Amino acid sequence: MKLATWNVNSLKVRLPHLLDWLAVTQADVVCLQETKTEDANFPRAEIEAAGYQVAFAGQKTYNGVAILSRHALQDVQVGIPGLADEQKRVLAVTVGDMRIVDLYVPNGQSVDSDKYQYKLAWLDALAAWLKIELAQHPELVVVGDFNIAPEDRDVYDPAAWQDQVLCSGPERAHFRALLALGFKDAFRLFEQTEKSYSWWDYRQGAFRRNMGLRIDHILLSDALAQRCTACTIDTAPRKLERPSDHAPVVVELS
DNA sequence: ATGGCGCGCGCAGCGCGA
Repeated sequence: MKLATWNVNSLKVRLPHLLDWLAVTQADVVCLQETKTEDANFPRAEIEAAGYQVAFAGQKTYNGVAILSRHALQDVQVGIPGLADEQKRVLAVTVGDMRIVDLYVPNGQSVDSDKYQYKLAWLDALAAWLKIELAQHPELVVVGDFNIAPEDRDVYDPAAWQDQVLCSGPERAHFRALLALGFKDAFRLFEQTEKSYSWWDYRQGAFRRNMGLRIDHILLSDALAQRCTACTIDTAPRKLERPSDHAPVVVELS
């Protein structure tokens, strides 16, 4: 069982990359963020032709999430229950016995902005909801673009990013609070090469210079963590022409 | 040096991302 998360930064632009990548990796489940595609324009036929069922919740210009699955996909839910939020950032589905939550966490812009306060409040609501989900679904996986680099080793230049958005103490505390609910950061279950990142700015040749952050994550409930045999970041799509600025993160479960 | 790149929208140049 192979499960992946990828912020594609426009599904319309990245569809050829996605289809090529699906053919190579043969992932069972793929969670997408930043589709930036209204539901009426979602490329359902192309994705179904590749062998995937699909659920999606999109909007114009911003945000948008989708989940692709080679297996039956059930109990689709959009958004965090009880949280009034027009932004399409959350999608949950069930595949077999596994509950899958796909997140596009708010960016926050900067620590002194209203968007940062929105991000922290959003993360509070997320944690309250995931606590309930975990009680109902022991096999729970939470993936996506968290827009948080959990530790300094997830940042190419920790001094420059200290207390900046994506790396600030309150954001990292919220990330740890999510783990404390009963999740493991799948990437850290394994020995990894140093300076492993999932996002690189388009500017300044950041990818070539590996000036990145690890902000895309896969959180596994303890029951799933025991079955996890690998977690990798696939940088191959980031090397293509017109890439997403994010790379896919992949886990394998026995 | 506060932009630099890429995207959507929409047809010029701006907001946004991270």
